[in-house]
Amino acid sequence: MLSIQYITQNQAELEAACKNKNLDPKIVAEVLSLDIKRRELQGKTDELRKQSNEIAEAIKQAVGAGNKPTPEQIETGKKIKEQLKELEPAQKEVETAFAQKMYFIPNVPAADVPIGPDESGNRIIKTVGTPPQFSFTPKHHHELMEQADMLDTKRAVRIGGFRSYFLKNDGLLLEQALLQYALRKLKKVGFDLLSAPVLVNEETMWGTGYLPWGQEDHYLTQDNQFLAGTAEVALTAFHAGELLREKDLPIKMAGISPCFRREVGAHGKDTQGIVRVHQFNKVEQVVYTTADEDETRKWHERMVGLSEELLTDLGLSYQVLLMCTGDMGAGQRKKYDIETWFPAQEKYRETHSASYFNDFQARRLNIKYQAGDGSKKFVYTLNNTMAASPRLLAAIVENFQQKDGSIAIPTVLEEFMGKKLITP
RNA sequence: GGAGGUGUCGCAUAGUGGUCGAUUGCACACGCUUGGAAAGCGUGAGCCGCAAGGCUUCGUGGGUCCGAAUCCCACCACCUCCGCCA
Repeated sequence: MLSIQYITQNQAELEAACKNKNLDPKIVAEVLSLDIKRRELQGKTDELRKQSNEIAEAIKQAVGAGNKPTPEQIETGKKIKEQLKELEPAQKEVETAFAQKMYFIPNVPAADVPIGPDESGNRIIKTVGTPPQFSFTPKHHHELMEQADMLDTKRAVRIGGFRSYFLKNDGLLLEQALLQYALRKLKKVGFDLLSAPVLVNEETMWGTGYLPWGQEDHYLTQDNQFLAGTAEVALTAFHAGELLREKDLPIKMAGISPCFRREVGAHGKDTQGIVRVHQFNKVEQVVYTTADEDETRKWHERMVGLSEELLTDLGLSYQVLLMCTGDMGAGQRKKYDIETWFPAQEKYRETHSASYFNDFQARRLNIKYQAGDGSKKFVYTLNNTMAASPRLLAAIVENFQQKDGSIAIPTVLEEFMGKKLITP
């Protein structure tokens, strides 16, 4: 959410932002016209309430002096009340419509974000590491994992449907090792560790900006709770409605949780393997900074850096992409994706995503802090993937496969596995 | 699931229909004071407005009333006890 003042003063910029994010710019004019109506009606009801308050005040004085209210006063008060009753429903309606539409206004992309229609407009910022060379044709991760008794999808699909999977034995242990390593790494640099609730209410989904835009990407329970697609939702909302202290910032949270995604728009994509599934486990970074874009951008780089470090620790090759306007979320100011090398597919695939929002989420969630000058400001929020389980696990398996189908364990994970090699 | 209780402007508290639309303490910020501090004093909820000023705000939403933090109804959250499950 943006402030109405900002929207009023930057209509053209916002309409351009809508177009560039492939959203309908009409919403901006709708909000502005509702705002005008809202002020007009509020002026009228304010005036009536003023009169009503004056009468009540006069009666209060009379009662205080030991007198009684006159019948005229009571009568006038009643009349004002009737007028208010006529006016209030319309005012409330406009107010509600306005408040609702405000949630549909996207954020403006940062100045250095390239304008583009879709993923074709994304820019590769850098490529790190060298993809491994094989003297044989590398196999797909699912084939390797099934051979090594690390994965069972056939039975899983019978039980849970398309895109279900069991991780087995070393598959499960390697996943846990990866997640554990990711958590430890974040703990070392001062993040608080949290296991995050996955069932979240509708308010929280609006608050983080997954509603209205991501409605159909999520599962909804019969109790109107959503299954969150990421721990970002619960972590970002952690301090919703609170007033924090500037000295508490930045707040750094690392959350682990199962993640649920309907993948409705991905029919026919990635039908093999476990790079695209409905349920997975992820370690996520969420940071609140002061209301300063330079500060938040520093953290953005730092958070991506942590994920890069993790990939380097693991010995994986990756590239960092600066996402264009058409391929970023409505609430985001700027987004990087990291893509990790998958040898069998012979390409880099998305494994991480890092975004910053300024106060877009904090306004929706009402997270403020008392700044040094005594004023109250909204915090700026950011989030980034640290390690998302089956996808990154698949990358590890593919990159470290040997000719005989065995899989070398990345050095940093050896201590968790108690061995160096997984053999079929 | 049953019974009872609680929900006040960062924290803690006062306030049961009008004589302050919100008390007091603490914390924090800014200003005054000071050689510099401390102490002391003052200021600090949101919205509209250039301003004067106005409106709103006591978990949320309705209602009663000329007037509600205060009464009524519904909902939400938390606490205690009982039951149930682990």
